[in-house]
Amino acid sequence: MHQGQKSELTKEIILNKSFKLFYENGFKTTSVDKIMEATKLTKGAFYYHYKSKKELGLAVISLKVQRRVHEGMIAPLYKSGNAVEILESTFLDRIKSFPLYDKKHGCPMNNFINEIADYEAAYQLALRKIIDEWRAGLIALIERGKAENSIKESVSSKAVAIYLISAFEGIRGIRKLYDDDIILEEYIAGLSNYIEQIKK
Amino acid sequence: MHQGQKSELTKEIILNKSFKLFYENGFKTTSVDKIMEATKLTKGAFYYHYKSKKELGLAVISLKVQRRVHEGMIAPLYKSGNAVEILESTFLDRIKSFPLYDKKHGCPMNNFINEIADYEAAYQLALRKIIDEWRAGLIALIERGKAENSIKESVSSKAVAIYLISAFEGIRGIRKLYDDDIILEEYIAGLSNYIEQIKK
DNA sequence: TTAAAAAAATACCAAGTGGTATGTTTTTAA
DNA sequence: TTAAAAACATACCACTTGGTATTTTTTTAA
Repeated sequence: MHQGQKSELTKEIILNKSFKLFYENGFKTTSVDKIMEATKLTKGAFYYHYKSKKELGLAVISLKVQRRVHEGMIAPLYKSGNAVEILESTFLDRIKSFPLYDKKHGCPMNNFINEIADYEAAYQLALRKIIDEWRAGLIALIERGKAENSIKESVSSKAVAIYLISAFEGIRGIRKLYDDDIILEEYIAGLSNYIEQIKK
Repeated sequence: MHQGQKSELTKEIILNKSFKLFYENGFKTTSVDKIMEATKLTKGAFYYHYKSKKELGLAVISLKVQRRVHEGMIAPLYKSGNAVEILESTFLDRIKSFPLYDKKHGCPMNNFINEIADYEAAYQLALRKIIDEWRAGLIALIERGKAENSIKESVSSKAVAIYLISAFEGIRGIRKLYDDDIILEEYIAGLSNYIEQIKK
């Protein structure tokens, strides 16, 4: 295998295993040893590719977590079509399609936020970028909805955007506490009513 | 000092310092050593009063976290008066009155939820009890609002209750990412509009 | 083919972890 | 006053942590 290719591949393997272990067990409690055990490589390989665990954490956030949120929650907002319908499908379809694994472990971004956002400024910044991008996408969509007459002009796009995000992230955490989907379905009902009410 | 009194006092000192350190630095990364350093006592004293760090964690959740949420968010729901006004004052007044310290470190309950809820069933249960109590209080208040004709009968109490809680917990995490209150004020606007819309 | 550079393995370190065993001091009840 | 029990201190343990120094293997370019 080519050198550059091999290097990139190894970095990606470490990145993927890290994301999985951070998601399942948290960032701080996942050691470099455990990660490298999962990759079937050794510590020497890790510190050849990453200069510290902190650098790895930042890479996981900006490359894995950001991508995941973007693909699942942000990119769909820019599709063509009725704004309200896009809002509904993005939020409702996604939350309904989560496998048990994702329900159990919550939102990777939210886990990071609540575990290490107040811990170091670098993590704070990397996570903030994701929220800012999401927020911007939602505001743009709501504005679009107003322009195309599917959303009330009286609503504040900024307020709705952050209220949608907050509730979504909140429920991803709360769902962890339960062994069934009852609480999730109540949230879905709440979300449906909320979207319904901003319609024109 | 009396024996029983002294014992209880020591347990409480450990409990208070633990809560503070868990809140500021997380549960897993706060060691028993650090806690006892803060209390000016030693490890021997800790393991005389608590059989493990896990037992301490559960005590902090049920005695400190639960009490805090109860006093700040649940007890006010049962006061007499207009249901909508109580909803507004409870949520809005509380979030507006948070000191910087609380904004920086988020919600103690939410931190616990996202750090260790999927880690052990005992923690999950202890935290679930808090959410269940909060949820029940909100549902009762909303039902009361319907009865006294201040809240629309068409809204689902369960759905509104969990949507309010989710958004509140969500924003407590997200606020950690920012150095100012802009995002918080947008949330407040969103919350105000949300409450406005369930009024009769 | 070969020397250099890249990639990965091995061995190690000081500091920190939850927890235990045992000792010392303080309080209690007689 | 005294012996026992409660409260706390001290010293230690095996294990894990992030990180480094050094060696071995693999790939590259000449």
